[in-house]
Amino acid sequence: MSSFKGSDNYIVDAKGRVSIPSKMRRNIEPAANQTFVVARGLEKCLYAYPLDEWERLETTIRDMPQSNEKDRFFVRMLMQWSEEVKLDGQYRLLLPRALMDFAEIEHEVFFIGVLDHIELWNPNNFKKYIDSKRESYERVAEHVIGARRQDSVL
Amino acid sequence: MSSFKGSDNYIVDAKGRVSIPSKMRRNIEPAANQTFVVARGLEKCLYAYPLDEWERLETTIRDMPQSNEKDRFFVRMLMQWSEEVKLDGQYRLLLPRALMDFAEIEHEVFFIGVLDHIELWNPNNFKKYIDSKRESYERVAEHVIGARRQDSVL
DNA sequence: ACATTTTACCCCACTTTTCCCCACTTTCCT
DNA sequence: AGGAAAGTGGGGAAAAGTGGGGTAAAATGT
Repeated sequence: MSSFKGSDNYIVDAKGRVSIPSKMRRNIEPAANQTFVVARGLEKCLYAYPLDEWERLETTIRDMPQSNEKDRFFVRMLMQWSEEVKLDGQYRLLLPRALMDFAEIEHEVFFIGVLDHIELWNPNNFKKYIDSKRESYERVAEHVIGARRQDSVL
Repeated sequence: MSSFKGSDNYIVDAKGRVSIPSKMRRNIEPAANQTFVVARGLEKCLYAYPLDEWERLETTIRDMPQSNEKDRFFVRMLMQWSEEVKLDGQYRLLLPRALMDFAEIEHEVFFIGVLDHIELWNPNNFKKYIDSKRESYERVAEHVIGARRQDSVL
C-alpha cells in the first residue's frame, strides 16, 4: 500500500514530461508496474494513482450499484478523464494534453503526495486554493480532529 | 509505543542536520526503522513522529472519508508538509528546507518530547510562544484537569 | 493506398543535489 | 582517569533532475 507524502515543484519539459519526485517514487509498489492512472482530481488538479492503488479504487467503483443517475454521472466523469500512463526510463510521466488543459498545467507542476495518490497542481492555482481558505490550518485541524476526537488523531 | 519527554537545545549544521537528543533516541522503537516523519506542527513548529507512531496516525487519516471539502483541505495541508526522513549513521535528521523555513529554524533547534512525537522549535519562537500565554501554567492546568476530572488525570 | 506530418518512446548526456562514510572534539559514566 | 557514547563537521560517490536527438508508430490528408 502506497503512502505518498510531501510536496515539490517540478518542470514540465517541452514534450509534456515530468519526473515523479524521488521521495514519492520510493513509495510505489512493484505491483504498480511503473504505471500510473492519471485522472481528473477534485478541485482543479490531477490525481495520479499507481496502478495497484487505482485497481483498488476501481474495485470499489465496480461494486457500486449504478442504479441511480448520480452514480452513473460520477462514474462517467471519472472514467472519461482517466488515462493509463507508463513511466519512461527516467521515471517520468507523459501528461495527456486534455488533462494538462483541465488543470491548467503548463511549464511547472506542484506535486503533493496524498496517501494513496499524487496530486498535480498548477503552482499558482494551488496558491489561490490555499488563499481562498479563510480558516488557518490550526483551526481546521482542531475542527477535523475534534469531530473525531474519540479516535484520537494527532 | 514511544513516550518522549524533556527538552534540549541543539545545533543545526550548514547542511540542515540535527542530532536527535539521546534521551529521546532511547524511546524510539525498533519498528520505526530509524525513520521519522517530519510534519508541520500546530503553532509555528515541526512535529517529528517515529515511523511507527506516524503509521498509527496515518491509518486514522486514511479512514476519513474525503468526500467533504474541509477534510480534503486538512489532508492536503497535513501531507503537503510531511516528509519521511531516515536518520544517518550519527542519528541525525536532515531537515527539509521547506519545513525549516516554515518553522523559521536556522542554526539552533529547541527540542521538546511530547509523548508520541518530538517538537522542533526555533528557540526564540518558543520563548515568544510562552510569553504570549497570559494564563499561568497553574491556571491552565486547573482548567484542563478540571474539565476531565471524571477521567482522573494526574 | 500512399505520402506527409505529428506524436510517442527509447536512449544518451549533462548538472545539481543528496546521502553515505569517515573523522574530530566534547561530554558522560563507571 | 579512562573508555564509551554523544555532538559536530566535511568530502566524495551515487542518484536525481533536466534536456535533447533519433527512430518507430500513429494520425491526417490527398
